[in-house]
Amino acid sequence: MQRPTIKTIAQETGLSIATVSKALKHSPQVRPETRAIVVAAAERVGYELNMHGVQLRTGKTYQVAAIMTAPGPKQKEWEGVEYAQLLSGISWALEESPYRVSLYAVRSFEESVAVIRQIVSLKKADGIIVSGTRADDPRVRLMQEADFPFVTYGTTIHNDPHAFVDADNEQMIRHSVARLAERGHRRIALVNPQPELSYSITRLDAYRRALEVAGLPFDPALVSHGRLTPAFGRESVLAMSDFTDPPTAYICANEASALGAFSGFHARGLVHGRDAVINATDDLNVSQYFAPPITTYFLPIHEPSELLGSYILRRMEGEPPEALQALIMPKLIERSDDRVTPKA
Amino acid sequence: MQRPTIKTIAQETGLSIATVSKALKHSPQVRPETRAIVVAAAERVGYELNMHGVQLRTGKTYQVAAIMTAPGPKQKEWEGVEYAQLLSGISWALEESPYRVSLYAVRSFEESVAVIRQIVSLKKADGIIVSGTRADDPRVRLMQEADFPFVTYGTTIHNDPHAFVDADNEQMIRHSVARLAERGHRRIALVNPQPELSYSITRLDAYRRALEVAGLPFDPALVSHGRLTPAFGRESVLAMSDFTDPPTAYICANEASALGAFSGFHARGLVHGRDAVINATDDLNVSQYFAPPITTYFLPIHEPSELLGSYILRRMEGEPPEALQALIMPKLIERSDDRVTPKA
DNA sequence: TATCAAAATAAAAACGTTTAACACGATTTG
DNA sequence: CAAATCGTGTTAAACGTTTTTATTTTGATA
Repeated sequence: MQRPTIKTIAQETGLSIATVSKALKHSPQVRPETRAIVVAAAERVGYELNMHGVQLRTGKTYQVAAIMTAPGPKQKEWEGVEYAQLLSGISWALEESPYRVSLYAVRSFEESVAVIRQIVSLKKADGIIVSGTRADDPRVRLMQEADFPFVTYGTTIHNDPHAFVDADNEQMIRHSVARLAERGHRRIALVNPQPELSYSITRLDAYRRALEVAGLPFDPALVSHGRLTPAFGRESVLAMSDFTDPPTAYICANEASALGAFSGFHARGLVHGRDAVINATDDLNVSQYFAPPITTYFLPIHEPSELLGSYILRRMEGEPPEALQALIMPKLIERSDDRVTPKA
Repeated sequence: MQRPTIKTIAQETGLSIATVSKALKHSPQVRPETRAIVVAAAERVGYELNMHGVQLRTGKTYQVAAIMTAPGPKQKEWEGVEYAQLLSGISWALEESPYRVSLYAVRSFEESVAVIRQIVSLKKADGIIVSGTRADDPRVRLMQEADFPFVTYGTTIHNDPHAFVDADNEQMIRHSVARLAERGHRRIALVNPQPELSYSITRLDAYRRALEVAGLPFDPALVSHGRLTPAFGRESVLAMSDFTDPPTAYICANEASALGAFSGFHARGLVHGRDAVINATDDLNVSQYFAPPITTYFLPIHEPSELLGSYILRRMEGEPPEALQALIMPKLIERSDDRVTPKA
């Protein structure tokens, strides 16, 4: 038995395939009674639309490309694990639509540019979701010039307006610094992502401004930049805790670097809450299991990821990008007092 | 300017589209010189194969469906994070092929059965990669009955032979128990995945056998089953450490539950290496950053994931499943002595 | 009842590819 | 030397859909 097509239904009903096609897509050109007959026949024979036919005819792919920049296989560090949740959130948001998530794993920023160029010029997808945005992101420009629908996870700074979803890093860092300053901290370290990333700049900016408000001096030595692995968090602590005037607080950009910072504490014999504290941003709520649990700004990753999915759908339907922008403020979860007793 | 097709090349060269098509796919029916001409023309006009045409004509989708069972969005636990690396590994293995990874995120086992049934009957993909196998897995039977190419991440116990990739849980647990017994442990806990999963059974079996070899009694109270979240690892420790004769070693099934176990230690005031130790299986090499670092059986996840990718390719080319089976032995990384000083 | 516009349906072409069937000259074979 | 075979290319049909254009049917009006 072959899979039924509109031809099958046409024979079944005595109508032409044109009428069947129109009836199934609710064209006003076909009479309600006729549609009813067609739908009934479709039901009866178990008809399912064959996407390959419509793809060839219409040129639409019904694919949303998710660009996932993950370190190469050599890399054995804990990095980018939040992608799993991100992808499933996107996938769920597309569930009711005919669109599917198509995965493009790339190893570097350059490769992501190339892949996006290919997707755009060869129309390998109808929309793109991309993360790891830079201050001036060439990929954003590329897609804008081609008028290709896309949503970024992360803001840009110098690009024209586009659809995006991001955590409100600005507000989060200002709040975080102010809160720590209130608790008596005068040396606050910022463990920041790679400097070329847009949110790295946003965080650094907010950090400097917040220090100023709190009347604290800015010391560039208290800011580290790097790929957000545990190794990086650890190194940051190892380096900074050797200063003659070491930090008493570390603001980590994610849970991986926070875990690494803990490892640095352990290596240096530092005790959390006595010598220094760690605060973090947390997507996966894992820092509640650290020993001791730490204070975090928690943004459950399913929120931005489902937003990404619904935004790309709306964008592909032609909605203007200005209407599709979200900054989400993570929720403060205080698991520690975060005061340190000044050494005598 | 329209995108060039084989028609363009045909006009360009004066050949027929049939010859062009054959030339481009290295058919022996076309003379090398003719092929050279075609290839040159294709190059010149910037021809790229349009997949929609071939999909419609051949019925092939050039999609590999990756079924990802992830907890629903409500779920705020650290779980399934290794999927990110798994997916990128698969994606990389398919890179040189025309196949793409298409993501199907599902929330439950039942949903995964339904999704697979749909993919198979509607030919929405050419191959399937599925994980979280059960002892007798209905999805495996489904795909086998339909003669649909697939590879599982994880073994089955009661199903007919099929392509799979897995860690060698049997050998790993036996080794782990023996090693701990050698070091004087007499109460060894097994923190195991959900009991219906195939590898849960394999691990439990190996555990019992290894205890027997070591001359230690089997105590069912020392085995816990659950979803491998930090919460579960924590609960396991909280419960078992209250026993009158508590375990001195915990064998955790992944890094998430190991982290949770640490959290349990902290809550109970247990010190790692003094009161008890934690061993784990680690995909992401994150346990080196625990404080203190623990002994793990490390299987870098890119190994099985790239194997999954190449296996599904070979399976789709018709290679028999018996040739596509791999059990990988994780590498022991001893980061701790793992002896505990018996209390006086 | 004849006419005509509007409504409903049908016919046909097109999207880009693969492939079975065929054609035709050159080469081998009995 | 005629017949069969081979090598290389062409023709034409097909995959399932959408959409433009053409045709028929319907219902209203004169």
